Amino acid sequence: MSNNDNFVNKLRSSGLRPTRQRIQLCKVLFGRDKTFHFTVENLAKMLKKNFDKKVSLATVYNTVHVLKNKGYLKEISINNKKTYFDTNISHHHHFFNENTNELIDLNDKEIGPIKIKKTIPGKKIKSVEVLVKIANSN
Amino acid sequence: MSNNDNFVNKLRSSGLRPTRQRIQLCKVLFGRDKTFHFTVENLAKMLKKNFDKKVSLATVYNTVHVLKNKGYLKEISINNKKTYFDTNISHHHHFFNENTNELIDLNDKEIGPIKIKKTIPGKKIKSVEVLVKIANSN
DNA sequence: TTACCTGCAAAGAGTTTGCAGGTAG
DNA sequence: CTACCTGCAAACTCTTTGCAGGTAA
Repeated sequence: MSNNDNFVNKLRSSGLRPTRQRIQLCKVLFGRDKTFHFTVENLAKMLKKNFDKKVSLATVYNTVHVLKNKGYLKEISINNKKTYFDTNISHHHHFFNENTNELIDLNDKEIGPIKIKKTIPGKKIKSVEVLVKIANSN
Repeated sequence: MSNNDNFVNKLRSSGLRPTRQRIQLCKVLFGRDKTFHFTVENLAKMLKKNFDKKVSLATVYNTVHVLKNKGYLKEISINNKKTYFDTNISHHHHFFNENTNELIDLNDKEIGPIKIKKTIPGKKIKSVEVLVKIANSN
């Protein structure tokens, strides 16, 4: 299966037609070796750069959200300004570089087990997210 | 020292004049036994309720941010819609109830020690924040 | 052909800012 | 009195929505 078919499958299985804009978007997101952190604004800029056709912000938002709901992307809460997304959908955590506003993956093995000793009656834990903020040490 | 003097001191030490609006704001925030989580909108509503004078949103934003910068309040990242603040400025973590959008404190003793095994050259860790999302178990 | 998609612009939500009148010191 | 503060409204940023023309199947 070529990469391109892979992108088309991702889109179809999300209920989206594989239009040129969306395929290009998938290329940018999933056509790379390393996992990738981005904001919508960020992604729109990359699309503009690598693609002859114009892709409107609305389309980027729309497509990213469908991919997220389908589980192909993960949403990350950092601050309240921008929404960050991650193509790494496995269970993991993050460093947030306060100097550059960049995210770095921190996989499960790089962090000790986390034990939540408190329980809330009638509630169950949906997720445990660790965010480690870092900055220049000087 | 009466509570009221305490509020005035907090304001003065933040470089703010203790106006009626701000004293009232401090009363709502700090004049309670338990620590308190809120959004600006949230706080503005409480002020409207408990206070004869009108307090504009702008004043609430302004004052809350100065108190935060001075370290009297902590800002919490939950989602990208609203900014949450916490009057508990000690080191601790949070449950976030996805059904009600409420925060619950999770103190250091209620969570096992967290060991970050990965380091980033030239960077130091500024904070480690754990957010445990919970929802109805049924 | 038909249903879905696109880009644009306008609307929303939360937050910040500028300004003329008001108040603490 | 003077500098700072207040409320209001307008501006801003990020995100979502409505709509008329375009495109995949």
